[in-house]
Amino acid sequence: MSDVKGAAALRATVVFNLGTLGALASDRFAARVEALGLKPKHAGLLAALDAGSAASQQELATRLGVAPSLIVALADQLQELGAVERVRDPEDRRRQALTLTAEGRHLLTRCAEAAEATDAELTAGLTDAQRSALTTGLRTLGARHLPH
Amino acid sequence: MSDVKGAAALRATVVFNLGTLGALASDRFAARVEALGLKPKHAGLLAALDAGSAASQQELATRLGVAPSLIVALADQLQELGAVERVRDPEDRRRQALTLTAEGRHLLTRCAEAAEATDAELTAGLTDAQRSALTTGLRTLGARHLPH
DNA sequence: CCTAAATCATTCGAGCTGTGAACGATATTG
DNA sequence: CAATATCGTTCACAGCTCGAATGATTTAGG
Repeated sequence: MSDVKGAAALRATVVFNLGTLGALASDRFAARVEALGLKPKHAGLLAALDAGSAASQQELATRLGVAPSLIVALADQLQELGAVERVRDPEDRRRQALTLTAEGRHLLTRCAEAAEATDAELTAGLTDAQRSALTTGLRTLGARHLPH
Repeated sequence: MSDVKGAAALRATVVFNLGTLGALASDRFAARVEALGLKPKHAGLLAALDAGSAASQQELATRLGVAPSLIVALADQLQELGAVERVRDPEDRRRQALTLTAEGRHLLTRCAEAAEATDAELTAGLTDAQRSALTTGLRTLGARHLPH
């Protein structure tokens, strides 16, 4: 075997498949939630809001790993859709506490359904064993590298 | 168990982990190849060139799934680095045949090393069984959804 | 042949996404 | 009470990619 690593060596790596498939999966998910008037980041924000209760925009920015100014724009659009409410924290009036409305919870549910539909589409044709091996592998990786 | 699907349901999906981890992995790979003066797309182009021999830029555009105008920019920069050569196809002088130079093959090798290093970093702390389950899962998915 | 249509590479302008530097309002510290 | 820090917001800007227009070349049709 040659010591020259070429295209085959690159394509065989985890990072190559993970990156390519990740982009593909995100695109498919984006196509689905677009019908709800949302981008994937909106779904991420909704999920972050549902996970912990009412959070400041700063906290959300660090949780999602984006700039605070982006949270402003996302929250503006979600507010326009009636999915979130902004309430001044009476204990610290600089803070805007973001909370999910009933409509927001509904949208989050629809997002989860879209994600599951995308999952089904992606993993169609895999055996149950393959599918579960994949999900546990991804979850293990996520537990190790994603802020939980 | 409630019929309201919330944040937990979204975070548990394959598409969520695949998307998030894919972005993370791509960022880490990008950080490594940046030292070579390359972006991930450059590495992808080098790999595509190594896979099949001398290809027209149109073919490469469809192979990589990007606009032909992007290939122009990528090829310009790789040419500047001495990694590729543009040769007019004598059979059809509209076509520019892109070929890897020795320097290009060297760079591709370094890219593959960077990818393997990123792999090691990502999968550190996984058991061998977990790692192989993950790679086979990803490869199965890739074989089904990626242009091969 | 010779003209019309198609194809290739290239340039250029535009859209989208996200960031970072200001700024005003509020809170904290000494 | 003054100085400093923090929060949300606005705004200008950089990065990335695409699509339309262009010129050169090839192919198809009469």
